[in-house]
Formats: sequence, C-alpha cells, structure tokens
Amino acid sequence: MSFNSGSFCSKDENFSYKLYNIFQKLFEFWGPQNWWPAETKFEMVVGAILAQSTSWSSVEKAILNLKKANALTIEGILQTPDEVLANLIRPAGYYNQKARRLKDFCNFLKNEFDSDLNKLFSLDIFELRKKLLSQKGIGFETADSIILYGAQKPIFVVDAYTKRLFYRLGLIESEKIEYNQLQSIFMENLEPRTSLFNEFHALIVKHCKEICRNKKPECKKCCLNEMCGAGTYK
DNA sequence: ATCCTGAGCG
DNA sequence: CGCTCAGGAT
Repeated sequence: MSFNSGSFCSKDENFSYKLYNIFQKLFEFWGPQNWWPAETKFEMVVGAILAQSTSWSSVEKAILNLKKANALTIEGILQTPDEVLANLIRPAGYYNQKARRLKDFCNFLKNEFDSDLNKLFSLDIFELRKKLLSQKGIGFETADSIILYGAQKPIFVVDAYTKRLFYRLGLIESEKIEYNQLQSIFMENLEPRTSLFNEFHALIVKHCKEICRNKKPECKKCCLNEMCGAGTYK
C-alpha cells in the first residue's frame, strides 16, 4: 500500500518506514548539514526571502553586502532607500521585487510585532503560518522555512528538490503535486520533531544539488539507488 | 507571464 | 564568449 494507490494523505506504516529509511540513508551518506547558517533570526528571515528562486551562494553575497552596509536590521532596511537596498541585494536576483518584500516584511514586523521577531515566533504554528502567508511575497516554502529554521517549530519544508526526489523515487505520481499535499505526506508519516524536519529538508537539498540533479543525475553515486523506482535514471 | 543572477556548458 | 536554465511568488 502506498500513497499512489490508497486514500491519499493518511498515515501509512509502510510509507512511514520508507521515509525514515530514506532519511537514514541520506544522513549516513552526507552527515549533519547544520542548517540554517545565520547569525541571528532576523538574518535567517532575510535569507529566506532572498533565497526565493536563488542559489545560496548568491544569497550569501547579498547578505554580506547588507552587513557591510550596516543594513541588516529592521530599521536599517527600512531606512535604506529602495534603489540602494535593491543594489545591495542585487546578487540574489529579482532585486527590485525582493527589496520591496524585505521592506514590506520589516514594516509588518514593526507595525504588528513591535519590531520583535520573538513576538511573531511565539505564535503557535498554525497562527504563525497564517500570519506569514498573509504577507505579500511570502508563499508556502518561505513561510515554512521561517517557521522551521527561524521559529524552530516542527513543520516540513517542501521545495522543488523535494518534489523531484520523491517523484524519481516513485513515491509520488507527479512533480506537480500540490505543496500542501506533499507536505501532509511527510507530516503525517514522521514524528513532528524540529531537528528531524530540519535535517531532512537540508539533506534533500544537498542530495538534489549534488546527486539527484535536474539535468545529469549521478545515479551511480546515489545512496538511494537500490530503492529508486523504475530505474529511469540509471 | 514576469521578475534576475550566476552556474554550467558548448 | 554567449547561451540556457534553475529557482518561488504573484
């Protein structure tokens, strides 16, 4: 019985076992990933917004620019003129949009949470997610990243890598699966532990960047090779 | 459909 | 060197 065949999104012992098995194999192969690399929670949130459709190395450059300009604070961002801010985060791509999003988010923090991220993060997961999603420019993945890696609460982050990997493994029927549906599959079959969700997502990203790449996947080196469905990429 | 850079490849 | 493309949100 798998999610492909049975009723979708319910607990499934076998599926649960498979997920833990995949996690274990990835962890044994790659080791701990130590996410999220940020000095402060605010930096983490800024990174999450900048990371939309962008590689981490690009985000790092943008963050460094903000630090150098002493602009990596709520007031710092709010006081930086749009064009200047856009220029600082330029390496992260979509810099005009992202400059606006950063400012919108800072205003939101200032107006609704007294410029205190901890106040926002003290909401329960459901309320926190709703709040974050109500912000223009923050979608499912960004919201969940902030909840998991910023607020340190157990929610599973799904991304393009997650869809690709689990599609290739034959555990979902399509890479176009809805975000919330794939998230439910993980959350209903894994113990809701922040550290587990933290490490699992990070490992999926690592694995998909290095091995299960979009283009030339390195199936020979893949630690999940034996359990990989269809052998399409072998 | 659009917004953008940087990595990867020929 | 120039081209293609990955990557979220609206």
